[in-house]
Amino acid sequence: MIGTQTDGRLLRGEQTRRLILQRAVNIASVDGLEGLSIGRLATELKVSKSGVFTHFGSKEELQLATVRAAAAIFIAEVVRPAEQVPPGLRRVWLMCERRLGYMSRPVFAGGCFFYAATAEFDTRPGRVRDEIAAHLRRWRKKNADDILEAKVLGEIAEDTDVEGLAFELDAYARAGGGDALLHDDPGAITRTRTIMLARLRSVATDPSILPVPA
Amino acid sequence: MIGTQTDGRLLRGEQTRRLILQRAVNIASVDGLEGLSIGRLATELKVSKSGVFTHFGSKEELQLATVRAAAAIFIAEVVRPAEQVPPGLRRVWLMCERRLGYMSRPVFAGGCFFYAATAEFDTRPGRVRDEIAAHLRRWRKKNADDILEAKVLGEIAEDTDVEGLAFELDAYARAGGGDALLHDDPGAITRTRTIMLARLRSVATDPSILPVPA
DNA sequence: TGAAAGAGTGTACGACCGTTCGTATAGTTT
DNA sequence: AAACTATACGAACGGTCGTACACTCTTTCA
Repeated sequence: MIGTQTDGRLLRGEQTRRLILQRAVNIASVDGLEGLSIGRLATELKVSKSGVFTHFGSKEELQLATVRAAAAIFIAEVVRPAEQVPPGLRRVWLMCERRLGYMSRPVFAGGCFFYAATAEFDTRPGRVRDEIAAHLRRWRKKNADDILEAKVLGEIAEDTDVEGLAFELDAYARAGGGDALLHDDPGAITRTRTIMLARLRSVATDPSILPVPA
Repeated sequence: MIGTQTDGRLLRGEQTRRLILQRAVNIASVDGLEGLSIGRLATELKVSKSGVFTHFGSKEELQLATVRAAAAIFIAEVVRPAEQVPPGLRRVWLMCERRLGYMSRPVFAGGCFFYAATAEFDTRPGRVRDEIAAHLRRWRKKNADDILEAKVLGEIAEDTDVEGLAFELDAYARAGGGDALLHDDPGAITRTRTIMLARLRSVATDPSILPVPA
């Protein structure tokens, strides 16, 4: 971290940087990381273009910082709350619900940041793509770990494919969130919730742990 | 259609238009429909910018034409071949396989065109978004219809949620294709195939209709 | 008190964007 | 042969992009 000392200059810089990134994440969730421009940030935040620029030094660094900021928000909104609950099937389900909530609530202006960023950069090699891919791998790994714990606790069937189930749940959430946005249909989130719940019930040794389907 | 008469002028125009759109679809599958620029098309095809422009009249019309061209390719690559087979579970499965093949084979330079276009335009109202959404709705409907036919034929379980299953299979394909691109991992396609097959076997009244899992 | 450092400004640059215009060419119709 | 039409061209428009550099202001620290 920068200066534990309260240097008024660094403090102010850190503050504007945060302000810029907050706006950047929202712009990028709507118009993508390429649609995110330094000039637009400057205009909207009523600061100079160079003021924005000097904080990052290049467009690529701005994009990287934006990806990291979005990852931090995702973790705070989805992962942390789910970890408040003890390991096992309940936590796996809570993670699913938080994920769906995060996709429907206006956390970002334009739906899930990573849904947009992934499609935009998946064929564009570079540090930005690597950063996005790394975040998604960590997220998938985290899910698989949670599912594995539930399996060890005997809360899901012995023969469950852990990585496979993590993939399936992730796929449902991505597709459901995407459909909701593209077709302006919040009902897509509800239906996705039902499908995720059904999938989890099908592997649960004691389905009464999970909520009853709507 | 334009002139059934063989007007040499219209013929030539139609030909260049096709050439432009073919390139446009490939560019857009990599860099998105916004990354697709008239100047770039002109340079790569060694024609003048205005030559490209007059074919469409505006950037939005170019994007619309590109979406329609991509839809035609998708249908030719996935839907048509699957319809060679009689209705029922076999056709449902063939559709899945064609879909996965289309996502891994270099049909487009940058993976599935619609995977990229959907994420790019899902929060950008306008005719382009409407065109993309309409294509995806038709595709989903087509899948649901095929699944329903299999159900009527008694090849899948009576209590199967038809729309739900169509959503699930679509979600697997989208996520699998995306993962394969983002992580440079062709194995993701294979694993997705396994998962789709398992899902279909779980609802099949006679699983021997389907291939054995790898 | 004065040098050093960081934040933020203003101006300018070259490149590319979508779009418009006037013009040349080739093919069709009369 | 004349009138018309569609394709294609080259040059230019205003605007935005990322980036560079010299500058001022404010805070810190010797």
